Amino acid sequence: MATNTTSQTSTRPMRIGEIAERVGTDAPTIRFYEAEGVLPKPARTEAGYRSYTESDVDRLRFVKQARALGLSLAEIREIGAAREAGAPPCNYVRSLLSRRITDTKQQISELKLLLSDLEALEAMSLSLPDRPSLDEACICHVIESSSLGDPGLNTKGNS
Amino acid sequence: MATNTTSQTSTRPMRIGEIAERVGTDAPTIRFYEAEGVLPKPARTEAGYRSYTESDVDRLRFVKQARALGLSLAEIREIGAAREAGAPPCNYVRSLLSRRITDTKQQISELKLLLSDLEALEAMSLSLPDRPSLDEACICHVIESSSLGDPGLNTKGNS
DNA sequence: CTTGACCTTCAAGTGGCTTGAAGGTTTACC
DNA sequence: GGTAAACCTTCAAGCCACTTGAAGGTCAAG
Repeated sequence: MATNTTSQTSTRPMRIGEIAERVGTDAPTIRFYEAEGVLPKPARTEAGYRSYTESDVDRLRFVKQARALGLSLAEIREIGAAREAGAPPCNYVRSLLSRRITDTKQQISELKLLLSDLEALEAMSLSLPDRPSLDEACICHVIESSSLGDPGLNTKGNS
Repeated sequence: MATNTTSQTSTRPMRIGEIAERVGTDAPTIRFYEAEGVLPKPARTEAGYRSYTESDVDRLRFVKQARALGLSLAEIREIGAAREAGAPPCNYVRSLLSRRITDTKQQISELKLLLSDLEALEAMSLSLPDRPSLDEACICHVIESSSLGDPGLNTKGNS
């Protein structure tokens, strides 16, 4: 005996719910990734259930972490395709990383600008009465007075 | 004489392209806002063209700036509806502002964490050869080794 | 009287899932 | 052995805030 309690090379297959829970995602997302070509089509049981192995766990974990790093599904698909074609996509991945770093820094500084705008507006809004005068002016006018919508600062990019 | 070169109360009407350019957006977006109930339906010319006034400019500017502050179309629609119903939505707007401030701070700190992860990965990726050994390990394995996908840290929220 | 710039509507596409309907399979329990 | 719960399957549509495209109407200039 002493079969496989420790080093488990035997790749016991599992169904979609189990791999989902192990990696920390859910079944619909995995099916979606497969349909999008981000994950390869897995084996099936006789009844038609998807059947995953340990290496699928690694692959799915990779996808999950790449998403958490901000890579798009298209980019992740590219990496996977290159890897399957035998070419290690290291330079591609390096360029993605460096672009993500640039973008993330940009996002952070945009959000900091936004935050200071929001805080200035909040301060104003707290110092204003609900009905400042006889005409309809109210906090909405404070929003109109913010410096955001006017020039520069593309409106895209703060989700 | 001295009609209206300065104080222009006469509200000269304009078409969708002109208001779009004045506010800094485009015609399809304005039509979309109207269809979503975020902007009121404007007057029409005999030929069926939308016809906007100066007060529509203010309203559109308000919508644009509210969007730039991160308010959703549903929230902006609410504000507009309340205003039309005669109730100044100041408290609602104040609560939206304070929630946006909280959310934005959260986003910033998440992005900072992400950035330090990305920078650590980049450093590693630059110190690694393209093919580290005989097996297929490459930079992708660096991505797998990042601390992101595992526990905690919900995957939602970094667009 | 034609060209081109504007306008109209409706439909579909984007990204990354999420949710729902309608059904098949497997497992646990009595 | 029966049945109910907990899985799984597919396909379709919904979410958000637009964006793009097709097919056509209107209007001013040359």
